[in-house]
Amino acid sequence: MTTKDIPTVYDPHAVEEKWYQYWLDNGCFTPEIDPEKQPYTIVIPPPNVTGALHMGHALDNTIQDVLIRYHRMKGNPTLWLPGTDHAGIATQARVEAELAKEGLSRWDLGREKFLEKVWEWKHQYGGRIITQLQRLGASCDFTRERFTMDEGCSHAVREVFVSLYERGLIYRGSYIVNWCPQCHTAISDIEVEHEDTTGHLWYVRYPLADEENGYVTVATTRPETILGDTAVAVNPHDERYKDLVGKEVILPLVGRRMPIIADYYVDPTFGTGAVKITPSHDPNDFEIGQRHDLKQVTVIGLDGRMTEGAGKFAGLDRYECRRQLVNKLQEGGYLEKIEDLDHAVGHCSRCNTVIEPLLSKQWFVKMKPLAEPALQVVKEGGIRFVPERFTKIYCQWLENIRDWCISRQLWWGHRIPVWYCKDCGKEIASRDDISSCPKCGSSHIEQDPDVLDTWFSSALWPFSTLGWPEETADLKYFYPTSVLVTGRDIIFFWVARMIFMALAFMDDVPFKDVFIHGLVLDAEGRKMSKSLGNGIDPLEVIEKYGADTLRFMLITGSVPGYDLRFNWERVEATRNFANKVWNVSRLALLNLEGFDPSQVNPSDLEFTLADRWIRSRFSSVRNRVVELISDYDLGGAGTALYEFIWDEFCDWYVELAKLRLYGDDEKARQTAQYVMWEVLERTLRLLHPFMPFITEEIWQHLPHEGESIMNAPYPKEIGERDEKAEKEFALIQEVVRGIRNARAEMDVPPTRRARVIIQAKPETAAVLKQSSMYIVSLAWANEVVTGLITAEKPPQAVSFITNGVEVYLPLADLVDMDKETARVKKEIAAMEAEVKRSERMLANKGFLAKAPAEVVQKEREKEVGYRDKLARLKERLTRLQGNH
RNA sequence: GCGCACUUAGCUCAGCGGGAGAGCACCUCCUUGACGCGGAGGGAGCCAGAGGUUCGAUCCCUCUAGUGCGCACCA
Repeated sequence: MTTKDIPTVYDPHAVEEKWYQYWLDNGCFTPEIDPEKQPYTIVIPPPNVTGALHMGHALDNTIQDVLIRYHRMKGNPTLWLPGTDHAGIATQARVEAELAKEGLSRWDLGREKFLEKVWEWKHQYGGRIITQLQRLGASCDFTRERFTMDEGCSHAVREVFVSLYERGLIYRGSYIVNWCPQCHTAISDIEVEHEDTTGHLWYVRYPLADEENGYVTVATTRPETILGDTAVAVNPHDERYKDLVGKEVILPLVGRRMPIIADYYVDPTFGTGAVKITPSHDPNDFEIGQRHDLKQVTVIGLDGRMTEGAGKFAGLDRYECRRQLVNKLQEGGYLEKIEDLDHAVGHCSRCNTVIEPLLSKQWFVKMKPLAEPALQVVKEGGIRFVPERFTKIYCQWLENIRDWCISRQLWWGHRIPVWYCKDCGKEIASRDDISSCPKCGSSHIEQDPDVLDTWFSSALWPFSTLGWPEETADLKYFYPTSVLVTGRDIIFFWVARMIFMALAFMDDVPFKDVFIHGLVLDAEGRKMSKSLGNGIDPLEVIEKYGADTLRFMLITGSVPGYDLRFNWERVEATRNFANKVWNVSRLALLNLEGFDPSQVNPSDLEFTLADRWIRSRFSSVRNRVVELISDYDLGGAGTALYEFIWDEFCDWYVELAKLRLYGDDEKARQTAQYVMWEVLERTLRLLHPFMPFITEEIWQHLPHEGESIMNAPYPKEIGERDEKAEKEFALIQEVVRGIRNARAEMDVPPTRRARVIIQAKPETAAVLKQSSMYIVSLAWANEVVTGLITAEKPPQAVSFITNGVEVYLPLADLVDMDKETARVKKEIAAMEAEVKRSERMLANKGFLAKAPAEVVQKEREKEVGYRDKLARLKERLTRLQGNH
């Protein structure tokens, strides 16, 4: 493609595919280990293998890619390690759904066959999300891609499990767990979502045993659990029931005698102050049962149906049982009343089924000893949360943590490495598979059928992916990682667990910073979800607008830690920006033919005010961007670039450079070419981490050094900041804006060139005189006459006055003198208000005494300026009125 | 119930101790040799309410109201 053929509208499609393939083919994403340099490492939060890329992924991975590309250009050996998560429940459910279409269940296939199916499925679809990440431009090192169930990660899981077992931190026991009857497995506490629901509170009379007519009324939200009751409890201080403690009641419909016990757990102010106790189906009742040595009667089974323990209700669904039971209670005269009650009901976070707490034998991780150091390291600053407020959320969770239920009644996952000897009863946790009992030698052994919680393997991700437990070169060099980038919804699930596992096994933090971002919401501010159907597919946005646009829109729309709303207007605005970058580059390319920067010695060039200004502005924007990125304010950095490119480079610098680019002065032309190239090429490098594709495409067409912009060095400043140039140029901008404004208010069309008479103080006049061609060009003048402020004022003219400068546009025929008078009057009023405000401040003794000297000084200067401007305006008014 | 956020222009959101900002939308003008996915100009806000700290508060503190989100075993 020659520069002449560059289309006027940027088309991302071909460009993105081409450069991504180029980067892959050239191994651009794979770092070289250099012991002399400081590595920069991120391990990806592994997406679910079965998943498809959603907006949350798009944001999370764009942030990571910006950080990664930035540090890579900065010269750090940079590793972004990608991979996927086996997502036990989700993946298994997916494959089971496939089987169900053929009328089969996993039990029909058997464990081994079923697992083969899942692997098959994984091989077929597991790569999809990785491909989708590539569409986004993610510069992950795919040669190091990992999967939580690959050999290395599985090895790490085994090592950690057995090691924790040996340290006494993993145990097996019968406790109340959160059981999902739909997923048919136990889940951990954080996988339960509590939803506020209006339910009922049933008041049921339990007749006293051995007494005529006496009864105790209990209140329950789950009548079906009555069948499993083994006691009634009251508070020991509750006077109402004092005499009943120690007596017995008869369980309605069942006839079981059970004790009335006293326990401080009972809140006398709730319900009737008497609580039915079901040790097999409620965690608190379970504990009370332990304290009082109560019987456990299981009445609800793993399928959510009533068990044999439920007697004549056996086999009924739990809710059907509830209905029938309540009827029976009513018939028997046991039901006292029913009240509405708002309470929180636990639902499975995966399938939204109501969780059934039930007694079950499961594996647990003892949390207290692991949580302690994890709290410590964060409190001591070993790990920093950004934004800082998430530290508190993290700490509160760990401080109140309960043991972690890690066994899952699934087939897809890391199988628990524990064997039971059927002969001697020995329980063996082993790093390697075993075929005989080490105690009695029996080969009659059986491995635990359950698998581990997926998060167990995810918790090891930062080091298992780098080769642990082997002491690999990668692990040595890239660990600990630099930052973890993730959404705020996953702090407990993942962040906390990685931290305590790393401390327990690496004796070091897994990452130094945790950067938390918000969620991507829909335009109405709702969470995007499948059930609402309000999700927007990132790939659709990429198709329509390009990956750079999606990335930049997400980045500039996000503030660390806060949610952002997705709306198409912002996508379009960002697309327009991409197009702006494209077109200003197009202009540059059209004017750089035959230009070779290597043939130019900058010290031979004569830089104009505009040149010095834009170079200085570049430097300060460059420094600002670096500062913002190091604070993780990527949105701020993106916005700074947006404004610099559009407002300063395009709207001011390039417009002025055209004067020389299209002029006859060869030297001046070369200088303009040089500066335009210099600033554009460097700005593209600043922009590259945010918009990798378009910047690469343009950069390749511009004169440049190196193979790819992604490996080009991060730009340095262009010399020192030139405050004089910035100040002088600001004056030009003010004058130009003033002229444009005055013309617009007088409805003078741009085609109507006007004479501009500028009167100023000697120094200022000199600057303006030298830059008069800027005013000619930007303010549609045909002639600029610059004189001293003492000179005679033109009569019939539009005017404006700014600090020490008076500008007149003598447009006799176009000027409506009444309008002009009104304008001046309005300005006078405004200026009088300013003077008053300034005076008031400066008359305030407290202000003079306590405000910083420079603030006071600034205010004094302002006052002088205002007074001067006011005087001139009044003079102008007098003359206008005199002329009438 | 406890905790954490948020409330700024019509909309989406920045700013956060010294005179209110952006994008979109709106109004006026412009076929200027990169771009109409553009250019120039403009209107628009008691910065939720009430107190307090301060010379000075949109910004810090307290309370109130509304919204959102976490956490929580009240049967």
